[in-house]
Amino acid sequence: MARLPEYLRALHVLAEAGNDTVSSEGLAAAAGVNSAKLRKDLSHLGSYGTRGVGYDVALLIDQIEFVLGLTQRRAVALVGVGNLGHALAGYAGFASRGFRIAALVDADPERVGEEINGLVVRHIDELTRIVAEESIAIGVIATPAGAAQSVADQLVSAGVTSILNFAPCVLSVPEGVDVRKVDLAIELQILSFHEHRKASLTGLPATGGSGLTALPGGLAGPGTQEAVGS
Amino acid sequence: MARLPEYLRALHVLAEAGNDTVSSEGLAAAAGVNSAKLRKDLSHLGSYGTRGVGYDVALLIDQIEFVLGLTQRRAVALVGVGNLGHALAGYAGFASRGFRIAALVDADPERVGEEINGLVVRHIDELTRIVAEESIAIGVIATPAGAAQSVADQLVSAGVTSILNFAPCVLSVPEGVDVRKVDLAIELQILSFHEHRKASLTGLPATGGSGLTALPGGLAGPGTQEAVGS
DNA sequence: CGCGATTTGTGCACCACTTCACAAGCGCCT
DNA sequence: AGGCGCTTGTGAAGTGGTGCACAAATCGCG
Repeated sequence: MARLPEYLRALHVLAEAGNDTVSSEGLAAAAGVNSAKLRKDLSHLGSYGTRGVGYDVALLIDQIEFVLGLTQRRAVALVGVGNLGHALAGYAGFASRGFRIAALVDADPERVGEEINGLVVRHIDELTRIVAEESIAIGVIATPAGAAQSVADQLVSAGVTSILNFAPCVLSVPEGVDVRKVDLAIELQILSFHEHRKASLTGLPATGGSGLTALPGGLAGPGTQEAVGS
Repeated sequence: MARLPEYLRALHVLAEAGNDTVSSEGLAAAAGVNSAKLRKDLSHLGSYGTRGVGYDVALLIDQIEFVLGLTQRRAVALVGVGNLGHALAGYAGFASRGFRIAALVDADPERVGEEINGLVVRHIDELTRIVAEESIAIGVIATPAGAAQSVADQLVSAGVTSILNFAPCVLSVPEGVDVRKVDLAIELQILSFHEHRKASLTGLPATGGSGLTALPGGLAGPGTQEAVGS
């Protein structure tokens, strides 16, 4: 499940706060989910909770880290050390949550040789050797959209089987390779949509929650808005 | 729907490629979704497609931008100009997709006054005034987890009603305020999970796809793994 | 003017996920 | 030792999203 990492983070917070055990209710609150959902998720791990008491925090952390494959630190390759790549290379959250950025790679010869956070940027032509040397299974793409597909192809042919893509484009990869996409602008656009919806609702009569916005007549669109209220 | 921004991006790509119309099949491929799903999504906008032809690209872009509330450029405030905040402040993808970073804010007096990408960092105590002056409705939190809740409270009290949170923690906000969370480490952990699953499957007998991993006996856990195969 | 090719819009069945509610189990207190 | 309160684990109902398959509609061509 995609929620396990969130539980894991919440558990670490609780552990550092000195809690030995935690109830499903408490952990659910810390992770921001429903307690029944959390119990069902954990039960899929064949989990160890004690009725009347709760879950052993340390044990549960071990269980989840095992399921997530975080028992040993995973090496990742970061391709593209532009604006975003720089930040990702220096992001402490990766190191503290089970990952090690093992290689920085870029196609621009100007950038090759630069040292970021104790790691030297290498050229993307070396990718296959780097991936093999460092046993890298996960690649992160932080390039412009135009280069992303080519980079993905090179990552896959170098042996990477999971890709985290920050470029705003869809990647096509062979079966067996997992891709997750993070598009920062899309997140903002979704918020913008909610803003627009809220603004449309303000002071308008209820439309029965029929759809996406509060516009009468089913979303007429720009330029076709009519007077409201009668 | 949360997929509209993805459609919008694909449409812009198609428009720049010179396409005037596009079929649901073609747009679905460009956006990486099922064509039936796309048609259903667009039909919820009361949409304008012509049977036998497809969708008018320019018209559809206008429609979606309207629904997303992107007809005018939205101002956002970015709180926290550390590693990640710097990158976000310089990220060109925001400007090109309908957003304007109208303010950079930080709590650290050392950082106040610094100029990033033509914008001067201001102190968080000025937040209320800044939000009002710039008509900001969306805030982005790029601070450490420890400061995030406090920042969120200040954003809300300053009048912000949508928050994009990059800090690894859950925020509690009053009703009516929307929060989206992006946790970079969690994305990697999900990929790690898939890696672990793939590794467990390799060369093992099929377990019927019963659950999360290929371990027999229902995910025994670390230290309790048994011999496999008989 | 009519026909066929093509594509949208949508009814319907299906599936996965969520949530409620409760029985089973555990520890503590008397 | 027994009962009581608390918490997990799970059956079952409710919900929403997904995808198929097809009718309706439009265009181009003869």
